[in-house]
Amino acid sequence: MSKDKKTRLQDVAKHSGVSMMTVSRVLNQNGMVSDKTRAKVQAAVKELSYRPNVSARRLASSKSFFLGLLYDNPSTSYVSQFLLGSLKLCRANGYHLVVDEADKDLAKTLGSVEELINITQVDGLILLPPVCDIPEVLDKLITANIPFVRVSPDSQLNVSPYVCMDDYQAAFEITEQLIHQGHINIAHIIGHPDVGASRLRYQGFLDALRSNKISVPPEYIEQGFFTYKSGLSAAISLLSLENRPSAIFASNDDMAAAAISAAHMNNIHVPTELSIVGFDDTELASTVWPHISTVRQPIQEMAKVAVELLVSGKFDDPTKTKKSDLRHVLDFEIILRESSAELS
Amino acid sequence: MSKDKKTRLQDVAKHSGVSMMTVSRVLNQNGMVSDKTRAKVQAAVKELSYRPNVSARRLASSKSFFLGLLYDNPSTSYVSQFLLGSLKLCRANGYHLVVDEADKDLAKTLGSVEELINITQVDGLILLPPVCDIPEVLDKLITANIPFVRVSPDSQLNVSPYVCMDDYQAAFEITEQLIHQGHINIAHIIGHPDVGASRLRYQGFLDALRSNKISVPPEYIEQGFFTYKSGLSAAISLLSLENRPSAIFASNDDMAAAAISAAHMNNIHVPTELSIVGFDDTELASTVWPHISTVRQPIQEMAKVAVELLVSGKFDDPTKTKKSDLRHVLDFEIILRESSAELS
DNA sequence: AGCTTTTCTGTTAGCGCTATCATATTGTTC
DNA sequence: GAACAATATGATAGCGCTAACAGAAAAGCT
Repeated sequence: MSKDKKTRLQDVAKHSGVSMMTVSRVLNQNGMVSDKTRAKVQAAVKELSYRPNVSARRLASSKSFFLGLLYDNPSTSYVSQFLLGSLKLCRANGYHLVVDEADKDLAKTLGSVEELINITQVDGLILLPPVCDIPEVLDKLITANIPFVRVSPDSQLNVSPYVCMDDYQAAFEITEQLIHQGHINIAHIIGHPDVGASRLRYQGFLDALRSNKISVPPEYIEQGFFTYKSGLSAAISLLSLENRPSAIFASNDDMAAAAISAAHMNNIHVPTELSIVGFDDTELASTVWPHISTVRQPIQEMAKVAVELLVSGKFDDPTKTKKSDLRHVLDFEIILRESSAELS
Repeated sequence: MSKDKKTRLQDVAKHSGVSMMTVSRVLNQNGMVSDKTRAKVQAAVKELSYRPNVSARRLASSKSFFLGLLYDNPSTSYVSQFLLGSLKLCRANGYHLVVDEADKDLAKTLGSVEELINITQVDGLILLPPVCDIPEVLDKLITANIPFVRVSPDSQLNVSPYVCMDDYQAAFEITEQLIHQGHINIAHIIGHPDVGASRLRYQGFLDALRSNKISVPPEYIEQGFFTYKSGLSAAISLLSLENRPSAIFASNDDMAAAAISAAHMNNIHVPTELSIVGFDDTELASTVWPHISTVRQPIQEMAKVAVELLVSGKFDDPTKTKKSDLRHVLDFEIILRESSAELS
């Protein structure tokens, strides 16, 4: 019922014998405070286990301490992984995360963005692919002067900081992996056409084949949409081909899982008769049988970096931003599991 | 850059010719305001498209407009479904959701709860199973007088409102479904022992068999933990039995998916040689092949109800709560897909 | 009509913090 | 060591809203 009253800024100030303002400056680590007082204040903060009142802060500054996460991604596991990663870091920095889903309808999506800006008054926004490549959305954010970070964007790479991994290289390497296992008839299920990474992965795939002097017939290339369903119909087509491929590289795990299902349906044994590799290393990859060989994309890590970039305030003033600081590339890892094997 | 200044309460007051306080009362729909002024104010609110500043509100009242969601659930898909459902409704009501994961370590979990209460100052808490049945957590919330809603709780059903479905009945029905398909040798993988629903489902299973005069050998009952992994080893045991079951009822979809994998590994065809049914109807159920026959649990719906209960404020004063209002049961649905079939 | 009771509306004083500017302290230069 | 700049700290005034009370209007009663 009745709680200990929360310790306030004032209490800390009194306790450390300085003014409230000085304490405030220490907490916001911006102003100029001598090392001695800083130490004193920090000790008091710790001792009283003081935590600033977010609402008061929000009200007094015009910051909201809210970050927005806008997604429109067919792969639930990708989104929820990202969500978890960013939630953690937001909490740690006293921020809260407001999640919104973009609509197929551009006008509605722009409406969501507007709402995030004007009503929730987010301090920054994270855009997941493919929303991160909609020019109108970017324009709106730039006009409104809202800092934003994009994840694996495809275009306009100099308008905002972004986090990504080397999709091209990863695709290249996992394809070479299949080639080293003796596969020559390798098919590919392309990812969602609006997502830039799809193209990069496709290109990596093609170049790996080319540099190994392997040609790929056009019927080995199927367009998917990153969903299980789209992967299923793509895989069914591939498996009904006269010259059936001995390996399939799907542009994400959901579609790789679908390819496995398609193989089961056709009584094709994975991996002895058909190798399948995916991309992302979402939970799904180790939930279906056989477990999917895939590229581990550091989703949670990317989420962390994205939040950090926004929280740091480094990019709040777009005129002061060095172009070279925009790019943040994280490492991937090739993970071999039971869905791919040496060609027998 | 420069935005229209946000309209404030004052603007609405001026516009409608009343005091700020009256506007405030209209907005919070508590105080006594004459119908005429209420209408006038509401018109002004609409015309100016006024939205209250959440932070100011939080600061002035002692409400935080935050709800907490505490989970500790092995099934990611369950949690993320629930998360999505509650996020939507929170947004619609001007609330924000703070998500936290309970730890295996009770002390840490209690710490999280304390943090949610004291620092984030949540107005209410949603507890997912199995956290919703930890007496210490409940005690803490009751002592702190924080309203909370539990999802599918197992014990102390009179201390808080809760949302659930009839796990017993659903398990009974899906088991009968198997029986009607001619199965007699039916095995069960029990869910996480800390989750009450596991027991109810197990009981429903047993009673369905009993009422059909079918006996179940003890080796047909395996303990799982709602994870894919636990389901896998359970299924492997079941499938290596001398008198192999012809059907398996797993207490959730993750474990059912694992059972399918185990069958694949043993070259047992699903569903002709082995029927498998799950529980929950998470995304996974229609992502593995064959698609899993399961019980659709209305997870998002449950999330909605939970948020509604907290937002409504109905249960803010525990002394005024009628015991009969606590229980909220939602409907389930049996979904038959390709993982189960008539015994041949 | 005069009185009380009830319903409605306004006034005042913060909630806990930060922006802004003023002031104090220190360091630097010749 | 006076004159100035640079750095560090403090006082004050809100941010936009609501709680708590005071005051006005309406309704009910004799």
